[in-house]
Amino acid sequence: MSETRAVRAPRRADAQRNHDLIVAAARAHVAQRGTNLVLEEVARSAGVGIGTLYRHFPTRQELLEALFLDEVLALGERAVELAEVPSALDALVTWLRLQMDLGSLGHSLGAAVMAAKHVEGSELQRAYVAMREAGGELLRRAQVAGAVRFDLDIVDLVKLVYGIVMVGELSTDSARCERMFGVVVAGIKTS
Amino acid sequence: MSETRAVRAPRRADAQRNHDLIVAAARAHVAQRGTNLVLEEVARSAGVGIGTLYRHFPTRQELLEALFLDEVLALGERAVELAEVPSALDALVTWLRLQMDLGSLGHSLGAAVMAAKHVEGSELQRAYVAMREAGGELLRRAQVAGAVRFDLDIVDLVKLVYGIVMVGELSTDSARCERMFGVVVAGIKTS
DNA sequence: ATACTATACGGAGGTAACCTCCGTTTGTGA
DNA sequence: TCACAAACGGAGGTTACCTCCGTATAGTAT
Repeated sequence: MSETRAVRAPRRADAQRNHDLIVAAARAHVAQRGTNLVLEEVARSAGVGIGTLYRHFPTRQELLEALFLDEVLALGERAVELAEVPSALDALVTWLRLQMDLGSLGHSLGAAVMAAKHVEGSELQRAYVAMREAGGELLRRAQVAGAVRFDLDIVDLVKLVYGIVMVGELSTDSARCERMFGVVVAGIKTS
Repeated sequence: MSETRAVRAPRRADAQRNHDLIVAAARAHVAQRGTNLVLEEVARSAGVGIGTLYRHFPTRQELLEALFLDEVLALGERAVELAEVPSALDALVTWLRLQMDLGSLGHSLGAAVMAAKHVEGSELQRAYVAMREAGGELLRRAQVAGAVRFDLDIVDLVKLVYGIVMVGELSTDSARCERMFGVVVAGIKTS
C-alpha cells in the first residue's frame, strides 16, 4: 500500500520517478476527495506539469487503475495464503471480509475501476485475473467441503461484497455494513 | 412511470409545462447515457433555455430526484398492496425484486439519488420515508411469521438490493444478478 | 377589453476543468 | 563529450457548468 510495486519496461529514470510521484499524489487526493480528483491539482501536488501527467496516464481511468493495482495484488496474495487455513469456509469468509475492508479504504476506487473495461493486457488486468483465480480456489475448496452452494462463482461473491462497499460509502455506517455482510455470508452457505 | 404525478404549489401554466418537458427530456437522456447527462442538451431537447432548466432544478441532484420520485412512489404503493399477500416472505421477496427491477431501469438513478442528502422536506424525502415504512411493514410481518431474521432492518435489505443493482450496471449480466439476489434472499431467512 | 405586475423565460458570458500539441529540456549510451 | 530519443511542461482550445439580468407573458383586477 505504500509504494508502487510494478516497474515496467525500460524507461528513463526521470519518467519512473515522475510516475511514482504522480501515483503518490493521486493516492493522497483520492483518500481525501474520492475519485473525483482534479487532475491539474494532482499534477501540481506531484510537482509535474499537466502534460506529464497525461503522458503517463492518458485517461483518468488509467490513473485510478494504477492506484488500485497494489490492492488487487495484495488481495491475490492473501487468497493464496488463506488456502492454507484449515477451515475452507473461514478462509473464504475472511478473504471476502478483506475485500470489504480494502474496498472501503478505496473511496469508490474499486467501483470506478470495475466500472470500465480494463485495458487489454494491462498490469491490472493480469493482477485481477490472478486475484480472481486465487479467490476462486478458496471458493472451490469451500464448495467441495460442502460448506458453500455450488451454483455461485467467485465473481458473484466479489461483486456482492463490492455492492456493499458501494452502498456503504453513500453513508458510512459500519454496523449496517456488518449486517449486510452477514446476510451475504449466511446466503452463500449450503442450506 | 409515464408522467410526473406531483404538481406542487400554484405555479404559472407555462412553468408547469416546462417543468414536465424538462423532466421528460431528462428521463430520455438518463435512459440513454446514465446520470451523466449534459444539462444543456437536456434543456435543448426540452425546448427551453438553460436558464429555465436551472430555475426549475437548481442542482443536478434535484433534477435526478424529480426523475426518481415516480419510482419511489410506485414502490411505496406496491408495498402497501403486497401487505395483503398471504405469505409474508413471498410478499417481502417480491417487493425486493421490484426494487431490483425498477432500480435497473434507472441507470444508477437510485444510486445517484441515495448518494446525496435529500433536500429537507422535499417531495422525494417524504415519498422515500413512506416507501421505507411500507416496506418495513412487509419486513416486520415476515419476521413475526418467523421467516426472516430479526436483526435486520428494511434499509439493510434495500441497500443490499441497490448494491446488486449498482454492480450489475457495471456489466449487465442478468443471470449473475439473479444469483446474487438469490444469495440475499437465502441470507435473510431464519437459519 | 385593458392595464398591471409578479412570475417565468432565455441565453450571453464568466468560470472551471479537461486534454492536446509542440517547442524545450534532459537522461543515456556510444 | 556528443547526439538524439525520451520525457517534460504549460499555453491555449474546448466543453460543460452555472449566474445574472433584460425581456416576455400568464393571471388578475378593473
